[in-house]
Amino acid sequence: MSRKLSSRPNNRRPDQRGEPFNAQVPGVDYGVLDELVGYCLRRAQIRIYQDFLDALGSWSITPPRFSAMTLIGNNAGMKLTELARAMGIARSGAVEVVNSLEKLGYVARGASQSDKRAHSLGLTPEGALALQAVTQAIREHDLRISAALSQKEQEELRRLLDKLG
Amino acid sequence: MSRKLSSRPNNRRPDQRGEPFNAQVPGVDYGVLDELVGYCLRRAQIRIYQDFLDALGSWSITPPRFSAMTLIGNNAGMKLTELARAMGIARSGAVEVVNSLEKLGYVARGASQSDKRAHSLGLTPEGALALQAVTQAIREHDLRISAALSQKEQEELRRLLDKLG
DNA sequence: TATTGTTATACTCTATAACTATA
DNA sequence: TATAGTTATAGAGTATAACAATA
Repeated sequence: MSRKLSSRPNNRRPDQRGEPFNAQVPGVDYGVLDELVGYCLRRAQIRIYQDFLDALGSWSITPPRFSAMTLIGNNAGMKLTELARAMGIARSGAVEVVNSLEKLGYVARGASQSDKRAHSLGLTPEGALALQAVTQAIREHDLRISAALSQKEQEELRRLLDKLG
Repeated sequence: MSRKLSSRPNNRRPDQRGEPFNAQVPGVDYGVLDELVGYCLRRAQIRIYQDFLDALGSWSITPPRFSAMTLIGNNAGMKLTELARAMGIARSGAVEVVNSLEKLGYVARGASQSDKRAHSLGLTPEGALALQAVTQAIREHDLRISAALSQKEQEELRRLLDKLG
């Protein structure tokens, strides 16, 4: 993910070949991969992820971080374990995400009054503001990637994916 | 990913709560996530990935490794850079994958006669055998996850995903 | 006993940037 | 100059396993 803006530490010519990320290369035999639903998903993801980074890399926002912020914003006071479950990841992973969002100043761990062990997760004011802007950028990103499909096809795709997962 | 078969290094009771990975938890407000095509894809992937690991974790085979083996098997003699492009990853990433597959004894770097810089990638005999078995397991995995859809829906899903990516 | 958050540990994936041997 | 493979570096993501405090 790290997309440093670079610096030239020495006097050599930099080797900055852009490595193009095509999900499907002509002339290559993908064999069984072309038949697998799972790989079609993977292919779609490559393209989507690329566009996501191009749109949001400078925000230090990644897909899991966006998910976490959105969930916390819509379920104020939720516990870390609940966040982990909602995201489909392990608790230790949720700790990581929350740590990074806390470091960015977007999320705060509050105290839960009902359970001394638990935290009450919430967005900071800056976090709420950032989430607004980021959500806007994500919406545009999502429109961009789904532009290849008609409205009807988009709905059908969503329906099929929901049925799948 | 590492799913070690565990061992009990000390005399404490192990804390082996299974962390259930549900992509969508009732009672949680997913907000804008429910509207995004990208997140629907992510959700489907959570479930698919889980099943993939359950089916193939013991083989030390991961999705990228399977893709690489399949591509090398179907395009014998391909160069590392071609593999990277076909997979949609950076060359350095392809080096990693090939290293791990070489360590497993499944892939070998041969010499290219046309270009002294390049390698000619190929499956070892064991690699070819392993790929057969793994492919069978993957086919079953793919059938399992797509079982929720009718044949017609599967084709439609593939068509929509191809159009997307 | 079970759960909450946390830490330790490990591994995979991915990227950028540069280097080296060749082309 | 450009390409093929490689290495160095970095950071994210994810998992398992244990632990201390609390329920």
